[in-house]
Amino acid sequence: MLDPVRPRPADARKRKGTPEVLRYAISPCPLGLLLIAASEHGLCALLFANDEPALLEELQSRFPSAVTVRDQTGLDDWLQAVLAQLEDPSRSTDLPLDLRGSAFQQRVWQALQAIPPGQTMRYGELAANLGSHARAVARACASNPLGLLVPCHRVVGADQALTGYRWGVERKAALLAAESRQSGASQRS
DNA sequence: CTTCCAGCCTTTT
DNA sequence: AAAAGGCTGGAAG
Repeated sequence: MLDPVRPRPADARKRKGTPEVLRYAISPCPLGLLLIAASEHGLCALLFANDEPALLEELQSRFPSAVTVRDQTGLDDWLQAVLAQLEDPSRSTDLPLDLRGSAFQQRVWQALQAIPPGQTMRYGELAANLGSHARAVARACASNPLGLLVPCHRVVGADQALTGYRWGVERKAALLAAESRQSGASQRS
């Protein structure tokens, strides 16, 4: 590829000195388009969207001061792993994650990862476990950069209604449907 | 059923 | 420092 002349951001005034480079890859998936992004430490984003521009926009807005570089081949292994998990939720992916956020957010995200596939938990329940409030948990879920791997889609409203999802309630429903089908439990009410 | 508000965390001005 | 807002929840109108 042409090496794009990457103009030094004039606003490099934040001389924290570490203009971080994020590599990303994009692939179609049953839910539309999927993007994963990785830092040196591991996977730091997994987003859904319908268009590439939308994906990139969200990535950029989540990591405003990061330089994003497409690396389709370098991330192919991880990408395949994620896609495999999408098709078969029982297949747990053990990719290195690079989760950034406040202490509270990390606690919420870890709690989310403890929810087994096909099972749901209420915001209130989760909040009680963390000694916090439902609204705060919802806020943390909303800012979760790693869809699927941090299963914020397994959190539902008090009456188990799919109240909301950053990437669309449709996708939330689809993910849950796939998982419950997988668990073979024909859930009849 | 619709509206309102409380309580908690982040982000932005 | 202050205010607004978010994937809520529960009480009130």
